[in-house]
Formats: sequence, C-alpha cells, structure tokens
Amino acid sequence: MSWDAIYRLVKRIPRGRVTTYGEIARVLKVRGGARVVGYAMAGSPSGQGIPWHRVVGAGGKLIIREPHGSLQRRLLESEGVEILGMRINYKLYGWPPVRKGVRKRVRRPAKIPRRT
DNA sequence: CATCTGACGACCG
DNA sequence: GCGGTCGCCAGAT
Repeated sequence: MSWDAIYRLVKRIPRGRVTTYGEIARVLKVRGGARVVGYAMAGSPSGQGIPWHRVVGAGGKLIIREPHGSLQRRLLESEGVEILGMRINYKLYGWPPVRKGVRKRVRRPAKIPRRT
C-alpha cells in the first residue's frame, strides 16, 4: 500500500466534512489498519493541499496531540465543522469514502419456479 | 535482529 | 461514557 493512495483519497474529502483513519484503512485495505493510516497522515507532505485535518479518530474523536491538535481544531472550525469538547458529530459531518451509488443489493429470492 | 513507539480501534469492566 | 488492554504494523534506534 502506497501512502500516495491514502493522500489521494484524503484530498477528496469535501470541505466541512470529515472521515476517519479506520474508514480509510478499510476502503483502501491498508494492511496495518487505521494505525498505519495515522502514521501516513503524520508524515503527510505539507504544502500539497492534503486536508489532513479532515481525518479524525473513530466516531469523530479528535485524537491528535499538541501542537497539531489545536491547529486541526481551528482548521475544522473555519470550515464550519462544529466541535464539542474533543469530538465531532460524526453522524452529521462524516463523509463516506465509499462510492455508495452502489448500494448493497439484497439478493432477491428469485422467483420460485412454481410448478403447477 | 530485538525493542520501542505511535495523528488507531475494538473490547471489556 | 471513560480509562485500561491488547492487537495491529511500519519506521526508528
């Protein structure tokens, strides 16, 4: 897994929305899971428009320690994301990375060949 | 090669 | 809901 793929996905997060390390890990099938995604973000090259601040912990928790924590907080608030304590209302601001045009199609029990 | 350290997350009490 | 544990794995030492 190249971190580049992670960065590309993060770039797609719209302003005012957030997603989680775990989500990214699942969608891109990162071997190391969420933790490695966090590691990738920590090493994300600055000045390349990567909105790292839009990536939060599971459930919308802000887990970044200082000195970047407060920065993330500021950036998010400037985008209109409401922060309560150390967390965000993920139900409201969460952005699903998955292309959900593809809803899970429930397998119809196909018509039972009715014998007469 | 052995250990340690995380911008994580699921679980459990 | 909150803190503690444990599993995860990629670098750093």
